[in-house]
Amino acid sequence: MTKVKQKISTMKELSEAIGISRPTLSRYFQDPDSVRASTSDKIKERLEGVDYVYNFIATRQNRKSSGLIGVIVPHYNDLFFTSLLEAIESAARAEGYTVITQGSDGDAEGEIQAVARLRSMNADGAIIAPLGLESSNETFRSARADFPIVFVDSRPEEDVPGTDFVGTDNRQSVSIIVEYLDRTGTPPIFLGMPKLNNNALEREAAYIESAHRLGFEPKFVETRGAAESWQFEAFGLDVMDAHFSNGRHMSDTILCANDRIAIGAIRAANKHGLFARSTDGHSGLRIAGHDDHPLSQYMFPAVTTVGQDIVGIGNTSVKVLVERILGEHDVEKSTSFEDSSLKVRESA
Amino acid sequence: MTKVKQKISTMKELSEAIGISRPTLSRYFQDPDSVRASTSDKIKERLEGVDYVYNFIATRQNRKSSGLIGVIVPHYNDLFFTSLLEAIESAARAEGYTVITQGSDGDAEGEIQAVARLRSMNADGAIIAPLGLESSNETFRSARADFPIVFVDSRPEEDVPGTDFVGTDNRQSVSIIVEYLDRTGTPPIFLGMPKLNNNALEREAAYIESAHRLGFEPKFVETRGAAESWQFEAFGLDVMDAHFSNGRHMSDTILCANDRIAIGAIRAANKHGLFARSTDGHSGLRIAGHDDHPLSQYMFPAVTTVGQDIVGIGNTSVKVLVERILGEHDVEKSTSFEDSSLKVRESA
DNA sequence: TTTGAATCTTTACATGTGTAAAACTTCTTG
DNA sequence: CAAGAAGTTTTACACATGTAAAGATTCAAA
Repeated sequence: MTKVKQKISTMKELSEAIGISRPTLSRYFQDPDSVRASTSDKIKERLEGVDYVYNFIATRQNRKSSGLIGVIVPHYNDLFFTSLLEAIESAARAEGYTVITQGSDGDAEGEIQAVARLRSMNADGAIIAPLGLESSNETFRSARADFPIVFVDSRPEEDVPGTDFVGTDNRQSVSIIVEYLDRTGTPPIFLGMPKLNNNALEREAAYIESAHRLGFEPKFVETRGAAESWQFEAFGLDVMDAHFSNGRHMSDTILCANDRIAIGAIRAANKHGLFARSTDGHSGLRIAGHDDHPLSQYMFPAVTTVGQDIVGIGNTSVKVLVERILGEHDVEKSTSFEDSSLKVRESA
Repeated sequence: MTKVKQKISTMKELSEAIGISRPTLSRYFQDPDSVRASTSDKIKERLEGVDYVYNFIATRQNRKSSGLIGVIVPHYNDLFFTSLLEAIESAARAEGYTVITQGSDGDAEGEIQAVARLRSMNADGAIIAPLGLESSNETFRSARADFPIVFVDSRPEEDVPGTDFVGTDNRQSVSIIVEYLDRTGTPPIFLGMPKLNNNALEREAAYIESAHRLGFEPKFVETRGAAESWQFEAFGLDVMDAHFSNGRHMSDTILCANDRIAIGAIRAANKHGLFARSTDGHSGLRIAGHDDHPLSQYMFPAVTTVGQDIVGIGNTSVKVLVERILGEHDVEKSTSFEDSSLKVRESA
């Protein structure tokens, strides 16, 4: 039988109900070890008999630190971001922080509002996967005065003073896969992603640089006419379907700016029977991606890609942010690159 | 040039800085139309010149309503849940509520903590995709005294008094696809999902019921030995890979309890060349899913499935919850089933 | 048992905003 | 222009908790 516990809504009531003074209770809830062990035990035991949850809002209003870390991602509908989010949540929890997640809805206005919400909630700091549009920069700069900011995954095109960055070095990761593709077959042509954040620019630049270093001419898949939205799979499918329908790129090596685009491109290739044919007579088509999306390994063919260390990025971003919050961090801006690694599978 | 605005942190300071009394400002921030139009314009204009964000925490402490809706999902790493989440956020925003999302980490302890966090934040209500484990029921019951609760997607096995449900009627959706499969080929055998929430039980029961109605013997794919985790794709792949390796189910029709499992199963089939073969000589293998996962259409073969109306579920859940919050809802418990529809693609 | 240290209780004030009441100002209407 | 209505300012208290200070109690060691 679950017996009905007495419902208690304020600490003052609690204090009267279990016979412990309110200041002592306050200290107990902040840190059970800050009171005598016998008192701590007594409180813990008596707490069993009542139904009380402390008021988070009143709590945070008075503490100098709210214990809140805000996370802003463009969209939830992207397993890359959700993986990152879970990694951040878990790291933050381990450090004793509560995570508040906000979606920026992929546009500048949403990003500005998300930051405002974090500010209004007295967040201790923010981890932001930014869009990198110029319009948000003033918002970041102004918010930076209220709390430290760590950018993850991509960073604003224009520098925001006092902010840190944790993510992948696109020059390194892209060069890894370009080198692999060049070494094992025809050099890749590049299928860029919609210009929705700075990674789009960085990866394209990294591809060009790698091509020059390896001595082949950088080439690009024509994407004019395709919708520039966050629906990357649809983008990859539309672009490549149009090309394959016109007989183009049938036997190329295509490097996609991310796995979600590669998933769409592979679907297009399958639709045109290009991979199926390769088992018989090797059509020669190869498609590679970037990020190691959680479902990439389930595609057919499984996506060859470069994997980012998402857990590492999550952990490091929390670590850097917490150091900033506690003021232990050097004033200097820090940029942490986590290693990425080649995942050779079937598609290239 | 972005000129530096004066940073203001309390409403009292603001009041002095722009020459409007604090109570009037307070009313303005709650509803700009609650003050005279000329005053509203004046405030709006002067606000441009300063950098002020109201303190959400202090705000919500005093309003009878916090304006917060809590959403609890088992995991973020599932595009079904994230789609639902985006639908809920968008509907909630339209109603003027702010959404706080909490992950329950797929276990009872996480679920209990998530509910406690919502309670401590004075949430006005909660939308929960529950695990359905018995251990959480007392928590739900107790929280129900603080705010209304709407369950989405699945519901606790045991009824929680006073709570509503919005989701798909598994009996309807499963019967749609079972009928389709039975009509167009050999009757399906069922590959169940790990028993992590109540949908697992409901869908299995719905399959059995449909089989009896259609007059065939329900059969099940043996899943013993596979890990019962939230990594459904891995589960589907492991289970079916083992079966195919032993020459079983090579030409069956397999209905998976959800699309993520189907994605894994299809990968296993592709690994064994079962679909490729079908272009030549029709191996006869068919695999279908449930939910219409956002990436299902990109698989090869694309997953035949039943689609849930996720946006409808999101909208309705918010609508029902808001009605409860405002007390406009009948005391009677409501159960809303959103329609689901067959998506015939390539895999079956 | 004494004594000093550690802890607890009591009391009182702080946080930033909501909100009510009374006095004052501005607007509208005739 | 007067009178009433509507809105604003001033003042003061409320919310639930943090936190400091002073006094009371408990504990540990001598």
